[in-house]
This record gives sequence, C-alpha cells and structure tokens, in this order.
Amino acid sequence: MDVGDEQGVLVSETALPFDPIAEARRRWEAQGWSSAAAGMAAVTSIMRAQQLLLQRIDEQLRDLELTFARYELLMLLVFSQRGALPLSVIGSRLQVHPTSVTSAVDRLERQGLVRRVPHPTDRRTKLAELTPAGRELALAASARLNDTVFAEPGLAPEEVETLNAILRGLRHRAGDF
Amino acid sequence: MDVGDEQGVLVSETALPFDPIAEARRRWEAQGWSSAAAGMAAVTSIMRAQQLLLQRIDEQLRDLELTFARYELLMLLVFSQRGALPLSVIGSRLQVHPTSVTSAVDRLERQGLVRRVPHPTDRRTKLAELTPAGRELALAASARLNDTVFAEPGLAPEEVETLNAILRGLRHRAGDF
DNA sequence: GTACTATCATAGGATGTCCAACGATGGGAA
DNA sequence: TTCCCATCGTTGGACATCCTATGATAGTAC
Repeated sequence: MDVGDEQGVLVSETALPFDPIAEARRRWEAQGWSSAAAGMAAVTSIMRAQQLLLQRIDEQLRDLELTFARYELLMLLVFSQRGALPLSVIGSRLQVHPTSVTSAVDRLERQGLVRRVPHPTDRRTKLAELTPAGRELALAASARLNDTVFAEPGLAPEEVETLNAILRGLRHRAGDF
Repeated sequence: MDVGDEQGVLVSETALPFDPIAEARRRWEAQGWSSAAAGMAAVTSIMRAQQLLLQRIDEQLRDLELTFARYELLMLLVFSQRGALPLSVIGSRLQVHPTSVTSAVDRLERQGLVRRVPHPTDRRTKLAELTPAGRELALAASARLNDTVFAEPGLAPEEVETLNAILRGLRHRAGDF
C-alpha cells in the first residue's frame, strides 16, 4: 500500500532533518579550524553532488546496459573522425588511468560495442573502434541523458553557468589543460 | 634532468592543449543538443572536479594508511557524543549504501581504528566505536587535510561560498535533507 | 499470541578507479 | 649498430561503490 522500496534502493531513502555538510562546517568552526571550514564544505559538497548525479545517470543508463564511464568512452569515439582512437588517447581525454581504459574497453568489446584493431604504423598501440551497434547505443543513451539529466540537472540556468566558470578555473589550475 | 614522473603517477601527467569539457560542449551544440549542452558541461565538470579533489586528498592520506571514505567515517565518530554510532546511522549521515559501511568498518577494524560493539538494547544493531588510535589518527589526518587541501582548495574564497550555496540547493532538491 | 512486515548487518558479485610491475615496441645516443 | 630509456597496453591486487539476497531481530496487526 505505501511507497516502500519498490525497485531501486539508490541510497536516497533517507532524508535527513538537517544539512549534514552545514553541520560538519559548524563543527569545523567550533574546533578552531575556521580557515579550512569553508573549503571543507566545498570539497564535501562536490563529492556529494558527484555521487547524486552519477546515481541519476547510471539509473537512466541501466536498461541500456551502460554506465557513465563506458558511455563517455563511446561518445568520445562517436565524435572522433574515424570512430576509432588509441587507448592512450582515450585515457588522456577522459583523464583516467590506462588500466581503467583497458578495463572499460574489455567490457565494451564483450558487449560488441567496440573492437580492438591494430594501429597502422605503431605496433605497440591498439585502437578502440566503434561498431555500428556501439554508435547506435551511444546516440540512444545521449537522447535519454539529455532529456532526463543534462537538460534539467537540478540547477537554474545561471547557476549552471556559474558552476561551469568556477570549475573551469579549478580544473585549469589543477593542470588539466 | 627533466621532471618526469618521480613518485606518484596520479594520471595528471598529461595536460591537454585545450579544455576537453568546453570541446564536448561545442560538439553538443553542433549536434543540435543545445538545450542540454550547458547541463552536460556542468555535470561533467562536477565529475572531474570530484576526481581531482579526491586524488589530492588520497595522496595526502596515503602515508597515514587512510582513504577519504574511511577518514569521513572516523570524523563522524570523533564528532559523536560517545565516539560510537550504529552502522545504519553512519550510512544515513554519509549517504552511502549499508554494504559500503560494512566494508569500511571491516577495514578500520582490521587497522585497529574502530571496534564493533553490541547495541545496548537492539540486538540487530552494532555500533562502530572509535579506539584511541582511531581518534588520534583522525585528528592527525584532519590537520594535514586542513593545511594542504581544505584551506586552499584551488578556488577564491567567494567562489567557495558560491559553490557551497549552489550545491546546497542541488543536494536539497535531490532529497538529501 | 501469532503472523506479517520492517529494519539491521552481512555475504557474494559486478563495476570502476587507482597502483605496481611486466613484456613488447619505438626512438635517440654513444 | 647497440644500448638505454620512454611509451603502450596488460595483468594482478587493493579499495570503494552499488545491487541482490539472506538471516536475525523488532515491531505491528489481527
């Protein structure tokens, strides 16, 4: 009769009666760590926001048997000229460790969404090449994510742009580009 | 002679000659997905910012044999009245799945930083209780993180507050509190 | 008072991330 | 040419996260 936890638990069952990050910040201040309190709150907020968004995204991708990590890899190939890129280039662009690329390509290959092909001149290098099924699935996943998450991320349009500007600076200073 | 990759690889070796997220946004626009482009950029930026911050934090915690997940759990106990909380409460406060709590407490217990003790009245429940070593290590880790990350997260003070306000709204609307 | 349902913690499995180490290949220096 | 070192991808291991399912206990409904 009542709502319960029909399908996805998704951790979100529990709404706290207060903001846990604001609470942590008050404790930081009370501890005498005032100069770090605001930064602690910001870092923790980013961690939590990432977790929330990732859960929303993965929930949308579940029927398609994709995750955000593999979706990002597919889209990188979709936007590449030949639908194929060296694994090392994929790692640089997605900013993940080489072993993460190997792992993701392993799964995508098992799903028939990607193929490993040799590099034309460098025998050390392998290319991940999109299959027709991979391209099709990537576009279907984009349509769904655009509608359900990206078009309405839970922020006002001007907040979205403010966030983009601030985080662009953070990424730049961290040496991303 | 040159810099190279002395100790930590940390993925960060590769600085791209352009902003990969701005590039993705341009492609979204070109694809006709304009209404979702800004949100896609924001979501991706949050993902990347989280990854960068987590790497900085875990790098600082490595000598202490801690990770951010276990550090957060320890600090939650430090700030609790009795230095002990039910595992279910820990899960609610940290917003993670019950199995993640079990896993983290397992490791902390193996490290001698936490003890499992029975709940006084509810025999289903177990409490994670801080040991003296756990409390001491949590404070040492806080000192280090305050100095190296939280006090200087890579953002101007007013950006930190803007971020906090925007992400507080996001978390609230997602049902966190 | 008994039966149903909810809650608590856990086990097992999947995924993604990192690190350390390895074999194969490429390229530059002596 | 030969040697040294960088680069590329992979394997194996650690950690964190989620999901599904399970057993034990608590609380409620009849």
